[in-house]
Amino acid sequence: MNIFTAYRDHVLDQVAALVAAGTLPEGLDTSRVAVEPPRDPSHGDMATNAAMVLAKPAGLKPRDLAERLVERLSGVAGVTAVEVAGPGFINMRLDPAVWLECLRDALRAGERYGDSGIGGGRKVNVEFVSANPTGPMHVGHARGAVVGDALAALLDKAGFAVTREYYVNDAGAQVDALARATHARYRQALGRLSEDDIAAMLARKEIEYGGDYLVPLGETLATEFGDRFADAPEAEWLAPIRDRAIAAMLAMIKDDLAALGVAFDTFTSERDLVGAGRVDETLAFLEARGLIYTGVLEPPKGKAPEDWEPRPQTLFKATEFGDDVDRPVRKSDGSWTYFAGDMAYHRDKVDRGFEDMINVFGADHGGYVKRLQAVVKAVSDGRASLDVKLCQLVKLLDRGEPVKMSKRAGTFVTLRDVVDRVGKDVVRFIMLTRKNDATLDFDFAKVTEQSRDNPVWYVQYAHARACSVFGHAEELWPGRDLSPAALAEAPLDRLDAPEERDVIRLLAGWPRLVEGAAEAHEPHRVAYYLAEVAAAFHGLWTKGKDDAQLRFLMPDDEALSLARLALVQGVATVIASGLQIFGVQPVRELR
RNA sequence: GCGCCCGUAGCUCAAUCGGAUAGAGCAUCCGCCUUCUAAGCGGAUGGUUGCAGGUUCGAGUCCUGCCGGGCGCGCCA
Repeated sequence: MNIFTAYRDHVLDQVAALVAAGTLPEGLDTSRVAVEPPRDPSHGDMATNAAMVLAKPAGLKPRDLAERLVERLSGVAGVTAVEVAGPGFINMRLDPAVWLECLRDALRAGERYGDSGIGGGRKVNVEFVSANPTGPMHVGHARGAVVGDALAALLDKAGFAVTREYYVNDAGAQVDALARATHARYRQALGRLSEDDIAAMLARKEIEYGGDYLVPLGETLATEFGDRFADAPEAEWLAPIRDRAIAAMLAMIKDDLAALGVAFDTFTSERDLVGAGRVDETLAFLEARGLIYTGVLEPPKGKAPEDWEPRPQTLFKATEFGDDVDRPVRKSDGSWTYFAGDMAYHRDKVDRGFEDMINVFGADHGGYVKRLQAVVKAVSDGRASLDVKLCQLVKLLDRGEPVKMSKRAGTFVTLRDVVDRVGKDVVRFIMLTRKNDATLDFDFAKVTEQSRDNPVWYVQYAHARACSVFGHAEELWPGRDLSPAALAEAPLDRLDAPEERDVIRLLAGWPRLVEGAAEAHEPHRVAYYLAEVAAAFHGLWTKGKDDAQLRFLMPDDEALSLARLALVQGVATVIASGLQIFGVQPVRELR
């Protein structure tokens, strides 16, 4: 339960009472009323802006309205003090028991602590990765994979019905190019081509993909087909080789994703959509609404192609929905553009019942956002909406020096390389330590170092320390039930040190943080919050070194120790709950 | 030329639908280990939030115009 939402309800109850009493007019918009922790803890436990946002429409001065609210709020259960501050803030102090109850909630809920119902079971489609099935995943894909997966987990925790989806671009020129490169490797496996021949073909741009990851596939195909396609015309081998190459690449990608701990609910094939006539259907749907027409586009400014020729083409009226220009749906050879496939794809999502969609893309797709949002509006008659999270570049570093990427065709730093080197948990956490639209430095030396400025380690250290306290407690009181459920019954009111109260309030903020991060589609907030929890816990730990009375385990006072263990367990629980969103395993000890 | 993103302390970054005195870490300086992991903790120093206007009770956040950086701009995906 979000304790701040509970008190917001209390505030709104009192606002309603003022309306009933005639102090406030009917029909006030209370959506901007917020109850939140004050930035400065000395102001109290909770603050509300209610008086300031309601004063104007009510024709009152903020402070006057605040005074009226304060009178009423002082009677609310759990509120021990209320006062007006600054321009009209209302600061509330709560009975410590309110916060202690939050800790009890956390202990009883375990990793489910922070689960929320704000999603109301609403279906959300999170599309991410969607890398072309033409080769292994590289580090650039890793960020999108982790951001998408964590965002999905976050939304799931917030009560949305989430589908993780991968769009497979298995139609179009890219996969034909893949088939040609695969055919060359197949001929190589049959001894018809040498490595030098392949290099020469690459240089002449006869083939596009030179990576040696196609070598084993070539060998497999040589076994399957013998020399049947070795000298056959392309028309004969293109389709069968393409099919096998796509399947093989997709299997490789799924493997790479599994190494990162990412799995999808749905893979949607572009080829299947086209084959099922979904593009034609979608075009007909839009045509019926007057959104498809034949027209001539202006040449793009600043980058006029040499061979630009104005010509009439089939266009989608994207400008009707806020895009800059209308977008072509057919290439000059009459085939669909990639965009046409995407129109059908997003219509398909709408047909499957999704009105909330999120796409996680690389920053190089920035120019694509508006037209996709236009399409989503158009194919859903305005019901559905699309949020696009653009992930900026990951800069790979080692001790501050850029990691050199080989220019040789087909070689790059793969996702697998990075996971093998630092482990999936480190990759996942670090990828979530920046908001998606900021570039991210990934320094191999830094992310594996054990120090304060490595957030993964710092958070894990806090969890391990918490576990360590329990190890000692079991030695002190063998056989004692130290389960979270048992600790929830401990005399928590013994937790009266200000430092302890601060940590409890922080933990009580976890449900609120989950909801805020989910609504904003910002999983990185969890990383900062966890670092804050870890810092608070490390601080508490050190307090126990300075002042023996503040140690978690007091051998002479079992009841107090149990109460403090409850707090320690609360910290561990919240960290575990947060790491679960990230798909990171909390560690019980560090070596 | 146009569109999108970014610009916060020396460095890397936070800042809760617009909230109160803009916060952390690193670096620099000063403290804290017979005691639950000092791989840690506490304190100090450090700011015209790129610039100039505007909106309002209140702006890092919203609007306009500049400056600087990144990405993108028909028949690629």
